[in-house]
Amino acid sequence: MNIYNKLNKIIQKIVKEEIPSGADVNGELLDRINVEPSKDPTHGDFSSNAALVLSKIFKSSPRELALEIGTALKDQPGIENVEIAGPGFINIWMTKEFWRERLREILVTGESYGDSDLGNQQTINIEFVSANPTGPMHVGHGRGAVLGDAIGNLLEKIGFRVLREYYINDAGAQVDTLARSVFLRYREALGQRIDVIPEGLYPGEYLIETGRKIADRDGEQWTYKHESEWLDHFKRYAISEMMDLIKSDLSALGVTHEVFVSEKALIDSGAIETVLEQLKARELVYTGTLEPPKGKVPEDWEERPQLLFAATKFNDEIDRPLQKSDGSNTYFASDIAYHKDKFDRGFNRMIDVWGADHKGYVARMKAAVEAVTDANAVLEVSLCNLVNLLDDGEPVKMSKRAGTFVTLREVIDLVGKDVVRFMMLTRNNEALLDFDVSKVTEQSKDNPVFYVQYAHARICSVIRNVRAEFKDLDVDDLALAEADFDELDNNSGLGLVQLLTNWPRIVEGAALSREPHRVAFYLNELAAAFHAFWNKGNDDESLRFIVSSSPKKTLARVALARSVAIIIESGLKIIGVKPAEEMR
RNA sequence: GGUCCCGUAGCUCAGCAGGAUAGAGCAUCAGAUUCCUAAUCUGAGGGUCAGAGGUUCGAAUCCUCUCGGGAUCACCA
Repeated sequence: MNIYNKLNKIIQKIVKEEIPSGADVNGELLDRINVEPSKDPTHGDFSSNAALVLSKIFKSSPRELALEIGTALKDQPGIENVEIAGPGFINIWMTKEFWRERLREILVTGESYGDSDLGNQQTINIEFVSANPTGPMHVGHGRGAVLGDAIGNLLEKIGFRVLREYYINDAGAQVDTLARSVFLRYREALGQRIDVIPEGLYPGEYLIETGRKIADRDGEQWTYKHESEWLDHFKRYAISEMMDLIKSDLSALGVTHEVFVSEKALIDSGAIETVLEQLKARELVYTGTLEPPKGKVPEDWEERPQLLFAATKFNDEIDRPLQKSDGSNTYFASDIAYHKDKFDRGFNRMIDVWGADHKGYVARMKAAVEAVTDANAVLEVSLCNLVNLLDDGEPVKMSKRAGTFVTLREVIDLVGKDVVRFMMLTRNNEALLDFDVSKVTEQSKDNPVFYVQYAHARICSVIRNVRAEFKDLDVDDLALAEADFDELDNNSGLGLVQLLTNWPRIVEGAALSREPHRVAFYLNELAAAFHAFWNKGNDDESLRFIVSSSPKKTLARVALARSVAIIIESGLKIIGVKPAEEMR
């Protein structure tokens, strides 16, 4: 349990047991009590709103109640002083020994500092990327990949068992298009003239190789046959090639999915029919006619009876179609079967990461999951907005038609996987992201990746130098934890520890809200605080980490530096970036 | 037109499930550096949190309306 929760519990215990009131202090009220780090140092290390929340029910003034709580708090171990301020805030100062103990805790706990058991080892399925197997990943897919992976990392850190999953859309019309596009490249490889790629087919050059492979292997045999004879063959081969391509893109980004689920396999198994039958039996699927959309009606709108899912029974706006005009199943129908499949595989918590343009799809999918699992599973959807790729402020032209769109792979090759991963998480995932490939390769503080890495590298450098200067000093984490922290006070960086103890709180908040960008922002803040402290050593030599005359002081300060490094490593691990040991 | 999202410093954005005097980076201006890495640091100016009501001890945050911007809107994936 982190220190905020601990203090909160102590306060709750005080109001329940030590302050006579006769009031009924219920859970909802207690939930509103918080303990947070004070923004202003004159407000102590922590502050709590307990008295403000409870004064009404205690029938006393907030300040009076705060005073009572504060008096009881003063007797608690680790608390140096308590003051009442403003309308009734309880401001708490902790003892130096308390902070030194936190430092020890970080060094001993290492990277698992900030872990918690909120998830209780429950399993959770996170499905992300799921890019169509029709070509290489583009930058937008990359954002979804990083987001999903980082959310997974966060959830693991708070005690969930996470399964990363990829849904292969290998059944729709787009894979027919893929097969036809490859067929063209196949003929091209055989020396036939193909001229321009017809409208509607994929023009990308990445298909040339796939076509040639088939030509090399099978020769001309397919050219004499009707499409109905070669289509399946080309589809299978092309999809497998494209998935290899995508998997290699993902691996270049450091993303690994444990499970790949094929839509086609799901359909072939009859899963859609099964799930529709089940829903029909519960009268959640029926044949009906939808009203035309409100407002502007599409020109090709035609009113007709079709198979519908009763999404309105689960808070959606309208009932949703399950069949196309040609009678085949909609994507929604197979998605229902797919999510039912997830449930049948034992997941009652699912997160899907989708592009923001699918926002209109969220309500119906949640409705479907509720229906199909009888409300025994919960689906959450994290939406991921577009990436604007820039080069020195100028938009990079992307044209899917010309086949010249910029691939994720190209960007990774240009700026490196770590930069891509970090930059993707510097914005709230629902906001548009500008990604300037020239700015992020700059080695300056304009570049947040560099800034954080530089802090870590500096710390590594200090430790290297200490090893060189004090040859028989043990500077492993556990040894550092035994250092004499009496040497550390507020003047010599103990304040950094306070920022470090925010870490578990950041992890928890980021994980519960599925917002990994909070980790990136925190790391920036931590790096800034570290750089600032480091630079004090420039003005005042006595504040440097290495004190040649005193191994004892050096050890204590290196312990502090190392604890910063531990948190940076821990944060970068969530983002999926390797900490730099030195800058080059 | 329906639904949803957004509007915070000149620019790009944070703002932690309602807390105290709204923050950071860039840009601007003024400074520092015999240094464990000068790829850094310190300071200053800059705000009607789009606007108007409401909820309450307390609102950038929650509710309603208005204005402005965006996404999306049977059947595609």
